[in-house]
Amino acid sequence: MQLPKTYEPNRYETDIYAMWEAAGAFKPSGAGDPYSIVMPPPNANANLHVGHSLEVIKDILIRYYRMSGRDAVYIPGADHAGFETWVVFEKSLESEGKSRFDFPREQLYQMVWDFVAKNRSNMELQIRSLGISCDWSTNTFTLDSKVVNIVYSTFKKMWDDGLIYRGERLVNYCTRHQTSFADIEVVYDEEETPLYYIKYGPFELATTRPETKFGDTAVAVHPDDDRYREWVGQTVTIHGVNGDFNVVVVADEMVDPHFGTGVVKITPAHSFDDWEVAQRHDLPAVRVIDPDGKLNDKTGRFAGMTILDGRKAVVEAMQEMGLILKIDEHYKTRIGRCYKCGTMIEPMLMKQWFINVKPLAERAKSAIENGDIKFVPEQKSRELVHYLTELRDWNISRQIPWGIPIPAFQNVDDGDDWIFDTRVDQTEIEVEGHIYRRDSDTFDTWFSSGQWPFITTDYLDSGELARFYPNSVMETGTDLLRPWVARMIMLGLYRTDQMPFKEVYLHGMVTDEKGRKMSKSKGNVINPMDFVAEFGSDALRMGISMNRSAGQPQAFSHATVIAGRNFCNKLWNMARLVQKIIDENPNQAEISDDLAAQWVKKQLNQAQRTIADHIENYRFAEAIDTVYHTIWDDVADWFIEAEKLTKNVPVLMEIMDYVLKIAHPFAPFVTEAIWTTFHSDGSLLVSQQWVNDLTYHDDEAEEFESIQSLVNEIRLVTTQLPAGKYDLLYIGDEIIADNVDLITTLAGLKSVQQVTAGRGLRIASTDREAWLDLSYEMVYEHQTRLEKRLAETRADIAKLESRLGNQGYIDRAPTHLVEESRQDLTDKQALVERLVAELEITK
RNA sequence: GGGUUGUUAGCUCAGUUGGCUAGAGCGCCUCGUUUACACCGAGGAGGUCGGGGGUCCGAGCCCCUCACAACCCACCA
Repeated sequence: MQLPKTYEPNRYETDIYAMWEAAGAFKPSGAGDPYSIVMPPPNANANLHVGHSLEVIKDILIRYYRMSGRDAVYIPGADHAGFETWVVFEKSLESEGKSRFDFPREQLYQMVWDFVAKNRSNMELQIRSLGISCDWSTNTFTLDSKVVNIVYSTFKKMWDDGLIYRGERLVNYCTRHQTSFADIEVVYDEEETPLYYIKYGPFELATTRPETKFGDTAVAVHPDDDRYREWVGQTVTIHGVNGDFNVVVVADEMVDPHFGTGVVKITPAHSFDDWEVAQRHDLPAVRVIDPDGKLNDKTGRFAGMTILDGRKAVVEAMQEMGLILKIDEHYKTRIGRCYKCGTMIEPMLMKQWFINVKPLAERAKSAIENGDIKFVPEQKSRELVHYLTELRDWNISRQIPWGIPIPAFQNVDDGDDWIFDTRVDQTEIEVEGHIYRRDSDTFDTWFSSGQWPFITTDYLDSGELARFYPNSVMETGTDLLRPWVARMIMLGLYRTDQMPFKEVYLHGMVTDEKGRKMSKSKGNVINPMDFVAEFGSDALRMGISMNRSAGQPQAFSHATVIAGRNFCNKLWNMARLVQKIIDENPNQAEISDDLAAQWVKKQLNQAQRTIADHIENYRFAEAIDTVYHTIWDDVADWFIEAEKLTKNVPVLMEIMDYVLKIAHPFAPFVTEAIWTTFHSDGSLLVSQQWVNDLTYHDDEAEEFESIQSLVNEIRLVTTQLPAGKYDLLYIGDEIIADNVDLITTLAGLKSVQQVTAGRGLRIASTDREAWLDLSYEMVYEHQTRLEKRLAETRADIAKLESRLGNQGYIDRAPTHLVEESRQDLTDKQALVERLVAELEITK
């Protein structure tokens, strides 16, 4: 069989993935301890971004545990991503000159559905191209009926338990998207905005939002502020642009007496702080801005203006009346904006569905504090506890058509009469003679995805996958700790009385090569598929997981992808050589006295244990490092090189299989490509068992190690010499005598000869009687190098002597360390003697 | 204002409970046409582990302090 000189991933990857799928290789075996991972469902509205390539972390785990004999499943999914998808969809409508208001709701829903179906299949192909070994037969879409049914049953249970309430509250509202948001979807930034100092009845005060003045229902001062004590409780008349109005003066701790004049106007309907003051003092709330972002009729002649235009107009009117005292144009404050379009978030008074999170959060908190879940990195659990402590009630209503409709209907004759009903395909239903109208809102996406682990495993219905709940590990990005992980824990405990997963591993964000956040507007977005196309899937997999540690953001590194590509090529060429040796020596029986084979088995045993330990403890970068260097440095550079001579075919095959297995979780495609060329029996590497320890003879392994140190020493010397090949002379050394060819090849010598008297340069650092046959002039030239080495060794000795001269060290350091130091000192002293003797000759 | 994390080679980053000579990849330098691989082989340069102090026989790692960076949270009109 002819294999090309370099590995060409694109020739194999698609076929290999198809082969795995056809063989059902990703299905759980049904035998062994269950091991499960659920994929954070990628948004079905777009292509994968580079962060998604960290799915390989989960794939490394699942492939390893699958090979280790666990009953392993990796459940994939896709998220309808309510608001996210809606934004993308609306943009595409806009580009066609259309608007959501041009279509009836049902038609819109169908249009989004088609839009998503198209993008979703793309996204799923991309997951395949990353080699993710998930069981596609368990694929779940967040709008599947089984998801909707469980989401409804959770909503019903909460309703019955009194955890759901409909409340008129201030919500974060984007006037452009015309929907409300959870707290977590609002981004805050420090910005400059004018601060207006105004005359306000008998007071002076500062405000950034004069246009909300029409909604003022109070003025607040600090209870301990003597300046205003007499006013508290009184009603004062304010001279305003639309005439006079009255407000009450309240005392509240919220006021900072040292800020401005120590007086704050209270606009409950348009400020979160003011809303809370209003709650405490039972103040009315007047909404002056409508959901379309325009001032309403409460503002009189300003009605119909946008917020910013209204502000300008109100300020002008106030200036004419002499109500503006001064304007600080460079005042800096924190402004909340829509995380999608950047529109200023308007606190909006609306009736919405809320979850009373306190009982859920308390339960989650104590479970986490109890250590029921292991976090990697650990400090994230403290962060989460902190978040759960401060969590406010959760607004689950969204005013967008795309999503799971809220199964609640309102009596058309009695606005306070709401009933739960799942007939959401109808806009109106009749119950006991009353007509009820469906709430037009949909659920916040996190309400459904927060139930993901027990939904996807059919746990509540005791389905076939129920044994996979709780999941073994939840692996996702640090950015999802609050919005998703926290909710899964709360809802998981609520519905199943169990933690939804036993461990949480959080990866840091992938930033661009300069460490900046990626964003479309910065134009620094990296498309993982470009890298798959150019370097291969395995190269990207290895590159993205190299040098990465839990929870830390890390710049995407082109260089590590290249390292991954190089490694795959190395594997490929090892296979080519092994194949060639097999082809040329088809009937070669095992050779028993193969030192290199004994040694490499010893190395591999150790590496295997290290790799397993690293994976099991989520140290992926270290695992890859071990795989990379064991295979490249030990197997390729020593063992395979030695086998060019020995041609120990059965062992070569054994080692090759071993190498493919330990590399497979990291580089599944190239290892499978090689495996299938070596194994014509139709077996697949993906389904093989993880490696066991190999038996080897320690004496022979050690013998090989002493040959290595001799070879290393010779290389060290010859690399300093003029190019060419040199002869090695030795006196009666059995190991050298038995391995003449091996040493000649590995050290790149012309010959190795037995002599009765040495000449040339003694290979000083080993205690062997071996010389490089060099002329006197060459040895002389080498003198400075010997002197340098001698000086270094003497410095080492001085260090060791001072350490051993320290009584504290002798008394308190572990004995084995002291012993090692002593041994080291003895060895170094012997080396010095040999180097000195060597230098004598050159004089 | 509070919190978390980080600052290690030219670049991107590892470094598991303090243990003796701090590692990797990429880049750089020297040499190499050994028919697996130049996406290669052999060798090498490059670090006072952000600054200062402390604990300890021993500190990249623990403690204190300062500086800088990133992220998150927060009710300052």
